[in-house]
Amino acid sequence: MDIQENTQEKPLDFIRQIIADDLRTGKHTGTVTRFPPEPNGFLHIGHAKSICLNFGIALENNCPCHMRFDDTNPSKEESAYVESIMRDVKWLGFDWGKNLYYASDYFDQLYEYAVRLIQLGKAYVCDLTGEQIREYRGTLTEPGRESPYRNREAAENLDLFQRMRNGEFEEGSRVLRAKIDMASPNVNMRDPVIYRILKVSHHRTGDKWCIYPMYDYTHCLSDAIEGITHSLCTLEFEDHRPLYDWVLDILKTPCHPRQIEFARLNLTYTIMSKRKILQLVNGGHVQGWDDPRMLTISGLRRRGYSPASIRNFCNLIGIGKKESWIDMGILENAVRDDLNETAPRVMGVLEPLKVIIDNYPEGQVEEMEAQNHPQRPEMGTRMLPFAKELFIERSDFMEDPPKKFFRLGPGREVRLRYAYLIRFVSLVKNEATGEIQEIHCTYDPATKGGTTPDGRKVKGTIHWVSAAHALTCPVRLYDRLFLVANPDAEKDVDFKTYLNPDSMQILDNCRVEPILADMEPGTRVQFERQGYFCLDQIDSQKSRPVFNRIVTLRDSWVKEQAKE
RNA sequence: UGGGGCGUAGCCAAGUGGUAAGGCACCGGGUUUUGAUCCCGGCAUUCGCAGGUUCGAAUCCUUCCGCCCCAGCCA
Repeated sequence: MDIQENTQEKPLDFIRQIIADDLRTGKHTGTVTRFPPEPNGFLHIGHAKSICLNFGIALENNCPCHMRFDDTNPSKEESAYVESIMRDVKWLGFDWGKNLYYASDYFDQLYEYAVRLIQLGKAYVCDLTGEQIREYRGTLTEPGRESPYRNREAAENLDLFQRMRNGEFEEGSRVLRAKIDMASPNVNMRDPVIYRILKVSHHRTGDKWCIYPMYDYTHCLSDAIEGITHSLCTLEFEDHRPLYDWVLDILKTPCHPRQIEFARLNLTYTIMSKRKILQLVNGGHVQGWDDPRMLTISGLRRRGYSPASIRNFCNLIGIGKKESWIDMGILENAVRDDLNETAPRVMGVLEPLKVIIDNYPEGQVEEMEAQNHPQRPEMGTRMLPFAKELFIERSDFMEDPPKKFFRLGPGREVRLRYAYLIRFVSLVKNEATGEIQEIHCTYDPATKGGTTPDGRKVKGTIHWVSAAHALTCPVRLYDRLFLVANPDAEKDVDFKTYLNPDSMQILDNCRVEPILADMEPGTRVQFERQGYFCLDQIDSQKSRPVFNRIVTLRDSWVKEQAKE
């Protein structure tokens, strides 16, 4: 599959326009972008937007995109996350080649740069407590006050900073601050902390350091060290850009990347923050980070979303600065579009209702040829066993159907897909419950394969499986995790209030074609007339498949019913 | 009430002074052995509001309104 699909004729987004200009004017001869996750959690669909942007630009320009872990806070970060992030990015279809970096690789250089800052009189060691620093910072409307330690001599700062590094001071007792402007209307410029003492071992550097650089200081320098041309981040960093530029200007780095901010992804009927996702996992509301209802990359993968569908989705929604809410339907459509092209068709009965063909010979089995994809004959055909006892979908029969119901009912005839036309004869009910137990039909032997040699029309075609040959298996029907478009909308209502109690429905008496016994976990198929399903990669066993519903097919019948 | 951003259809989104692309949703119709797919048609006299400049404004200017972000030794 061409990973640059659909990127051609579209108008350029504002970032790609800037890049095109930079290339045209000769400011740059190529691009170097980067995806800089912090290894403190799992990637989700929002990260996919950034991944597709950064790696997409790289692909379009035949240039590198760096994978860089922003690992400057060892108290929150773990190598397990590093592994899962790399796996997810690869699964999405992107390749950073040799360009794997860690901000922690730059700790020595970052330290030297900090020393340089001190020598230039642009940084100082501050002994204020955290609380005092906050007080001195002022408020959004009032300027801050200068720290009493602000005017220490370079020599003293150098000595103190060295001793911070040596571990002579307690955590929290001192920090290194950039000396900028305590009266700046931008609070990020009011002498931001750039180094803090953290007596914690780091997942990569172990106990080599007990001081760690802060994001604002680290990120711009990491970008500069790597020769990044365009440093793309989300809107909330807009206010940090002056600091990004300040550090690089003061230090006169040979490379000064341009930071450009774009709006993060918001999707309806879900939540995107790491913190809230964590609450769902820890609170047992879902079954883990890879729960198929979650929009983590691992959840989407387990659900059965294809990488191409996620890339297409990211491509579709565009890049801009407007904070927008993308309808979940767009994501669902993106998988439908992809799977419609690629998924083989099979038949599966979710809620079986037994059908007995009265005039079909006892013990006879016929093989019916079925297409694996009606629009793509090159995908071949398969044989379906047909016999006297079948299962059809319970919802495909109605005792007293409305006129527009095109399926089976008293007096009606339907086509069994790829098999025969059958006509209703009678039904048997459970005396006690009133539930329909089985229905009896006759078939027309002249309609083998579902054809009508006499040219008669039947409105409905339904799916079926042979009772004796079908495989019984569980199917998990997933639905949206939340009942409302924006579970976060009200400040004083817990988002978990809006959890959809029916987001997962397990059916364990489903009947599917025997061919599915041999398919690999992870395989995606379309159950005709129902939706796209994926063999669960963890719970499926040989001859005992477990299916996850990825997404339903569009269904104009439910729409029709809703009109009443 | 400080600073930084953003307002084009129900939801996204092009548009960069020359008369509102496209997608989703929705509404019609056609094809169909999946009520799927596919195909055709409809869907903003108007771009947050009000003024101004101009032959001409979503695009330029001014005022106002609304929404988002920022006061971690998180990223």
